[in-house]
Amino acid sequence: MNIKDIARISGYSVGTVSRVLNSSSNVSQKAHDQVMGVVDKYHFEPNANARSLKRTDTHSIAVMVKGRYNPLFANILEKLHTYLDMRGEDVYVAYLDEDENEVQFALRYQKAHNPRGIVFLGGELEYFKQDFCQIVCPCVVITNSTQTLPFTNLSCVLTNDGQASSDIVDVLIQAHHSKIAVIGGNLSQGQISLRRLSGAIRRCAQAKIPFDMSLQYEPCHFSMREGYDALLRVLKRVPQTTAIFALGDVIAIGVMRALRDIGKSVPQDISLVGFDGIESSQFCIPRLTTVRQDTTRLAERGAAILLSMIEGTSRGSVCEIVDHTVLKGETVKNLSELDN
Amino acid sequence: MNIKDIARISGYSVGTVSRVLNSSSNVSQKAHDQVMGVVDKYHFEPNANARSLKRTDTHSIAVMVKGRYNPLFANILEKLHTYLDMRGEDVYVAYLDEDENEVQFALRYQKAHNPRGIVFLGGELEYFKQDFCQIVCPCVVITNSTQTLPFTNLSCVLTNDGQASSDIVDVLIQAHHSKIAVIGGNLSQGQISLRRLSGAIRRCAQAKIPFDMSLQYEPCHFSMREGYDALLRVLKRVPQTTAIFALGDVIAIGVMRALRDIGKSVPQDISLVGFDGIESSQFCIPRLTTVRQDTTRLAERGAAILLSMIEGTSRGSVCEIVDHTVLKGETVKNLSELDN
DNA sequence: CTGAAAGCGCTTACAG
DNA sequence: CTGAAAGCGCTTACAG
Repeated sequence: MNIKDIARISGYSVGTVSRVLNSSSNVSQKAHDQVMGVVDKYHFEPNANARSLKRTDTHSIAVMVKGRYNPLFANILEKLHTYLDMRGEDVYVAYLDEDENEVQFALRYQKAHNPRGIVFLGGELEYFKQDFCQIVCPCVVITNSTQTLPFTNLSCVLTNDGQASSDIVDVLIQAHHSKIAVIGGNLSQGQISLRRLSGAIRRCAQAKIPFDMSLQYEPCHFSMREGYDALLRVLKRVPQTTAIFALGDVIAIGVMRALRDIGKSVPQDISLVGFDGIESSQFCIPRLTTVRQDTTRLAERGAAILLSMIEGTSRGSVCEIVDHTVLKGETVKNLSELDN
Repeated sequence: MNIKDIARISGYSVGTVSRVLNSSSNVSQKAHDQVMGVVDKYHFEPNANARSLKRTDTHSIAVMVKGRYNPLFANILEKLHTYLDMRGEDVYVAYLDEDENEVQFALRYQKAHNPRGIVFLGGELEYFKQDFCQIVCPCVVITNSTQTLPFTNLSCVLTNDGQASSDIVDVLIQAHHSKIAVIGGNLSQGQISLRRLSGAIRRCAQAKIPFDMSLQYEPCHFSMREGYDALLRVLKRVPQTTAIFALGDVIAIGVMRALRDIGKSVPQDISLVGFDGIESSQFCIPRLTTVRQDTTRLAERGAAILLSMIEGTSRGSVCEIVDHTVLKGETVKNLSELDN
């Protein structure tokens, strides 16, 4: 069943059928009704390959998701998907490993499929510097800043990671913690971890709290398992630690479990704060004190910016910051009795 | 840059370039080297739309994921993706809501994209009965049984939900629990919840433990939030409950948090078991006693069965069961002091 | 408003 | 082994 069959059955030419299907204005009501009758009767769907082969304006948007198990991205992705569906876009999702080169993947995808636009959930700036110049369609990075890059077809939406980290570390400092360890991420690549760590260090410095990177910082991937192991490593180095800042909630959950397994309780023995505000962080025991990224807004703005770039209504690239919120949970103990 | 450009630059015809690209046997080594030189130099990627428009054998496989936030499916999907990628298949993933009609969606997708095969992660048998007859390509359902359906192009891979439920409820019974509540799912549709509940009831009956559906069973969607609320409802009805079987781990995590919020501790006051064995279940505090579905195997077998159906090497549809494992956590208390 | 025709970028029998 | 040509199922100027 193809457009020719519909043409034959409805008594019109393929051109007219195509016009009806694409709701062109140059069709009579009669032709429209006649054709749609046949289309509905046979549940006809035009072949997407042929359609996008011909069309100059495809309606497909690709989303590159960096990290397969990231609940924050899963959450943003779902909302993004819903939003783009509503706007009539076809969405293609590609999942990449945390370390894979998303720009090269996008490049290959662009050549094979010629999408209207690309969304990157997470992004490694180094890769963008190397290869993004070859990407011609509008793109938006969600959760990382591309402001320092010179590309006019590249925008970004993100949380102010530095400020948010500073805010959550502030919760620890207000509770009189001064022996703070930071766990998670990878500073050699991936600016997000670096920005979060810097925010934490900056806040410490303001409070005149010393922070020795080589002792008090421990990198790891964003997973419970790795958070678990990293906690053990860092506590071996600095057993006097009274509080931990995990750069992601999944890491924090692993940390919490590790502390329990070595007989330390949260927050009585050690306080803990996370980052992201994923659902699990508010259901675990104790409830995690963390900073919530506004996934709804990140998704909405990401989609809106991309579509406006595609439609040419926005002038060049933008970089938008979305507000964050500190969620007070049950994982921070106030060390000063006076405050209680 | 298209195949014509490559032909012009390499000095061969488009036919030959196409043959090189598709590694046909009828090409000289010289032509191959010449053409590939140009292809590599310009990083040429053939247009996927044109290619699959022409090809009778597409290399795309569609995956319908039922429920956007399901960590079990996320886990299976990741492995499935990896496996299919290795086999050179293009994978398209569609996320549907828990209640959406996946068969109608697949039908539309089939007409527009003509995939080689379709994987359903989760599936509502009612929808299959209504519309699956219109689907012509090989399909496999993962985590639900389609054995009772008469379609030769439909296979399935699943855990024996009834047996697994019986096994996990057995853990409660061995610990001398007899006042058990079951939480989760929706019996009016979705056979999985029903099979799990039935397994639980069967095991109770064997042990001569009464089970009153209208009192001791409480439905809810598979989410922490809904598990949380469902626990409150069921405990209001049967406050004497000593143990809870949550039909999914995410529900169990919500239940655990709700119990904490009403001042009950797990397992001292109430014991709890789950189903699925997702990562969080082994990091939460206390660690959840649950039954683990073998996601690696479900993904591997699902992919293998689908591919063998596509290649015509398997005869008709199959229904495979994958083994499960009981994970002993810290959420079940033995009520009899004698056993300790 | 409608039809006939060209063409999107490929693949694949068909000759040679 | 290679080239010329037909055709996959659509869309869209071009006439009328």
